[in-house]
Amino acid sequence: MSSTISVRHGDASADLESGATAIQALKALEAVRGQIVAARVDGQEWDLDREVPDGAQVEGIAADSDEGRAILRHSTAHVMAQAVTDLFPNAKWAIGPPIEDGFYYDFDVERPFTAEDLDKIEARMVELLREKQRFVREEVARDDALTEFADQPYKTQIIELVGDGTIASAVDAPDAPEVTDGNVTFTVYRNVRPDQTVAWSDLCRGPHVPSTDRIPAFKLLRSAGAYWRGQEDQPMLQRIYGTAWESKKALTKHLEMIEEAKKRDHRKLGRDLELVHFPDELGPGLSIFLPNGAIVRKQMEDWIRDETLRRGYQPVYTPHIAKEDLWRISGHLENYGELMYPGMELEDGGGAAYRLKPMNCPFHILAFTSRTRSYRELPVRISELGTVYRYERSGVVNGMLRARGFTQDDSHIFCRPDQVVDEVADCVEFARDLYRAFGLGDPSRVAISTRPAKSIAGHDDKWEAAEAALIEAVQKTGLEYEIDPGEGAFYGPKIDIHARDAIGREWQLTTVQVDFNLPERFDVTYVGDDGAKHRPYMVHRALFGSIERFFSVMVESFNGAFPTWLAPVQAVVIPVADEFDGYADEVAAALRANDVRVEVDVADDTLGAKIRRGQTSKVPYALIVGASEREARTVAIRPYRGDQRKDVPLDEFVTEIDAEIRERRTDLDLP
RNA sequence: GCCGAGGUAGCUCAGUUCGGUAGAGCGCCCGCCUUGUAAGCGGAUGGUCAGGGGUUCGAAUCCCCUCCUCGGCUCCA
Repeated sequence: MSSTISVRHGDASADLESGATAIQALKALEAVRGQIVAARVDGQEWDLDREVPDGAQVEGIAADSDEGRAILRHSTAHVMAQAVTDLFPNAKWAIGPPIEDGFYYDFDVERPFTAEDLDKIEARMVELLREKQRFVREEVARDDALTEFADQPYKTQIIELVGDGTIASAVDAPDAPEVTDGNVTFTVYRNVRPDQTVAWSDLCRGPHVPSTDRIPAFKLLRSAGAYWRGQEDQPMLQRIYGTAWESKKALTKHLEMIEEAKKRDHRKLGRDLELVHFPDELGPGLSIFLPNGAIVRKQMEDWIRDETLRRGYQPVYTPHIAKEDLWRISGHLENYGELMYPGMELEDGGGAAYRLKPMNCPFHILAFTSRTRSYRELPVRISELGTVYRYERSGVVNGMLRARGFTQDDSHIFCRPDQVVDEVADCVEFARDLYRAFGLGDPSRVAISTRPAKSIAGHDDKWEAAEAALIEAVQKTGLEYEIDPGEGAFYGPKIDIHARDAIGREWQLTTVQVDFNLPERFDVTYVGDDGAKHRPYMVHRALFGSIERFFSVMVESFNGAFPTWLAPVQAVVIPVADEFDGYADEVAAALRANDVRVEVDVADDTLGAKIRRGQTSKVPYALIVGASEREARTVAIRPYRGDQRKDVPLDEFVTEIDAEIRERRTDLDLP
């Protein structure tokens, strides 16, 4: 062992005494930039106080990077577990990984945590941060780990499961020990007080921040039940969610974002703006589009109907129910029976029960097979705004984002194998146009999901070909994409497209899926140029995904203030006194003549109150009219967004708003 | 389905600890005012306290069951 080592950072290098730590290396290399929480040594995440090997390439991990925050949050989770242990000595620890925007830790405790418990735990954590405990990494032998955590059954399980290879993925145990080339390195992190006593130890892969006072800002958010290892047959643990940030300012910003999201909740705005209604009388997961919401929905439906026609789709209409036999043929009863509403027994049905449809596919297949099809007419694109009903489990229903009754802009494309790439690429382009039209910008993420472990037998060659086709199709569109291995449906691979809303949240909307299963089950064929029957490819696609869901995303993204072309009421005319009601009606009539949705506010209220009403109901334009406006046939415009304008000729405003609506402008300056 | 928290007027919520005649603000409706850019004044209406059962002289309040909502877990063809 040499007495000096050499370390590098990019092209720079430095010599250090053997045993030097990552932070010493970074300092020697003058590579410390801003606040750093850990290092990257030869590509691997590394504790700052851990020795670096000779010849190592060393970089700092910034506290305000995604990677740095994850480390910070992971460390905060440890501090939380220590605090929980202090307050609940019998608590057993499961896992405590960082997640997007925060962290959690699961505990097995005698009773669930209360809100007061969280306050106490948080207060205890603050004390622990002040203690400046160091995080000290120690490699331990498997048997020593088992001995040390003998009274921690979940840790013991992790050690055993990792040992026999059961836990391999981050999903199973995000902070499980590292496995390299089949060799497991078990590491324990000890929280050491300044007086060198050990406050707490946890089995953990690391790395961590150097000490607890390096956690600048955190907050515990909520507790909830969670199954051990995410499996329903495993014990229910109590999970505490928290968040941690590189600065108080960043934490405050995050908490404000959470508040903002709450304010924008489509269930709240849906009620306030009278868009939608969820009456108890209907049952869970079922909703009513009120007149205001129905206008927005109609714009969505009109757009998609026009565009599908333009792009060569053939609209069909199909019933909401069908005999159980249909669902037996399709395999839905067998595979998804639990997610279907129970059958309707009919007195004169000859024993046949009927079922509400959970999907439109079988109907579209029957539309296709209504006569013999030639290869010449492919691709055939059957399309429908199809309302489906799924008996979702009671705990998962959420407003219009996860409903039991919803409408898909559903299409099934039957095509030849050589047409799949073009068809799928067109679907992706179509989705992109749709997001643009409705103000959501470009897709934020395109994910291609490949064959899962549990998939239909055979078809190996088809899977390969279809996965390749999906990738080629997305490449054709020029969009970036990622592969989600094993996340495909059992009957075929799929593409999921996500969009980002105005406050940065990502939503899965569009899905494009290849289906090998149903064409077989229904024996779907076309006649090829050889006169023989061939099996077509079937592509299932829903661009909005669900109308209700997309609608909700728009409500939340626009904060209820829709672009003018979508707004339920596009302009409200406000007379300053009732002697100007007549002119107000004239203004409204001029707008109505151009198909503008306009109302006149003739209530016995002051001007201020009427303007306030216009603003709170988020109408794009308030038009104030009084003596001078009547005289000059103008309006004073107070837009929901932007600056006020006075003495605008009525004709000019009509032309402006008409153009804005016709062009479906969405280039709003969103707040 | 599982864990937890909830359900009082159209909305937001108080009242529940410790059982004793169901409240406020906003909205809606009606009047007065005749208004110049985010809340004028007055009045009226509005509740099977989620539903059912129990304890009690008496239940929004205590107990049990059911339904529904919310936050998570699981699930999302």
